[in-house]
Amino acid sequence: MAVKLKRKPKGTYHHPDLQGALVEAALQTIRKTGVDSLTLRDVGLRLGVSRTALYRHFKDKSALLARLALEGFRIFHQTLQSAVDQASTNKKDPLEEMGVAYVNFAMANQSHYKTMFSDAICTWGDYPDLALEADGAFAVLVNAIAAEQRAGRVVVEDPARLAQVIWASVHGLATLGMAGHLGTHSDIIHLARHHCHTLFTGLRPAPRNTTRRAKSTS
Amino acid sequence: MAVKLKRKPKGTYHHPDLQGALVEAALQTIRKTGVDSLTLRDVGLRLGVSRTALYRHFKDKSALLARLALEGFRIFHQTLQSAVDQASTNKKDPLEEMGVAYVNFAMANQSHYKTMFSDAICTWGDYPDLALEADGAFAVLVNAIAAEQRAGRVVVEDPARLAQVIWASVHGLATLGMAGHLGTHSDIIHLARHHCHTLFTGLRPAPRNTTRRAKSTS
DNA sequence: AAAGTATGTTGACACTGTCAACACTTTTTT
DNA sequence: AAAAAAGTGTTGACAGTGTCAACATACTTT
Repeated sequence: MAVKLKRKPKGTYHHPDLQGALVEAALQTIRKTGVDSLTLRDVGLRLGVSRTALYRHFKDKSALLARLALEGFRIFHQTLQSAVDQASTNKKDPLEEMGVAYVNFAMANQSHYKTMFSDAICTWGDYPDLALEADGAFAVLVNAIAAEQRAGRVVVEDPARLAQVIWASVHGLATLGMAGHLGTHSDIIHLARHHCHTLFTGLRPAPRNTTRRAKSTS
Repeated sequence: MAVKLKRKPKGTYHHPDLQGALVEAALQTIRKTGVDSLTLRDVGLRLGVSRTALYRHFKDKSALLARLALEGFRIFHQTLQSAVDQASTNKKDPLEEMGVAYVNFAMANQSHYKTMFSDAICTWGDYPDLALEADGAFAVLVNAIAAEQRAGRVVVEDPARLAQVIWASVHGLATLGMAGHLGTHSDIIHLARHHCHTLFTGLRPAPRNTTRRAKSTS
């Protein structure tokens, strides 16, 4: 309107919580249009703020993405934990329930999940708090495995190592599922359940007297 | 040198096989600097050709990436096939050998593998020949599973379905491995072997008389 | 009230993919 | 053989991106 309106409505120059608003706006954007089409200009202008205002709160775009990933891992952590908790109250296999919850989370929050494992921030060393939060989520899995081992339902091997392969399995299901290579969402969930079941069958401690000849070791 | 040298050395205006050279140059670039930092200008100038010459041979950047992915799946197909072949001559578990070969390929050709599963071309429907070649590689796995089923070493379920979960497992190992979350290359290879072994233990047909109570459905 | 710091804005830059218009070469048609 | 057409490579330009420096405004501390 005015040729040069320098003065804003007075009082709106500083945003009450721009940092949080940026995260929220960015999250909405990636949910709608995907991570790759997230632009700093867009997230700024969406908040009625300039395109570079972001740089007062984040070092660069990667830092923003890392922050989104951090939020993701927080929710993720909580999701996995509540899956094992519910499994214990419902007398279900906690590892299987967690595996299903894992894949379900990824499918329901595809952009967010992709951000969490994006190559742009994949060197978690650059973002220590991110690494910490990711480790926290991973620990849920490790602890659940250790508990199953104590209950005699899972073979006694290094729990971290077992956790890695289980993690890889569900991560693979999630990745291929998101890429559309495994059918519909519900197809993938069923696949995940089936797969976890198979895997944990393979992970059961060997019974004392089996028809299969035992290996030399043991 | 000359102020306006319009005429090139005469005869070098047309490249003998620019299409192939572009693919080769792009491949070298992503091998060295990663997929994300592949620029059309760079691949052109690397061949002493202009930045837009590429557009006479590929519709756009995605088409070039799709072509790289196609080449990748060709090599991949061959790698998997030779893994099962060698397993059969060496009396080893073909599925386990294939799984290890899978992860090994991904780790040894990280950028190429990432390109093959890049989001930019993930809608394989846009590139029918790419989808075909990917299906070819997948078929190696399906066929190997079917063979193991006939040999009575794998439970009789839909081979395509089993192939999906195995694929997801090794793909997950490859993805997390490339991201650096699973240790060194050799760590990951051992992990892959261990995992495949566990998985195929879980996939063995149930023996007739087992100590574990049978399920209701036979 | 003044100084200092935190926060937001504008202008600019290099870089990217992509297209239109042109130039050169080869092939096909007349 | 001449002309027309199609194929192939080049230049100039454009919009869009992340990022920085310089400036403007608001809040905080002295």
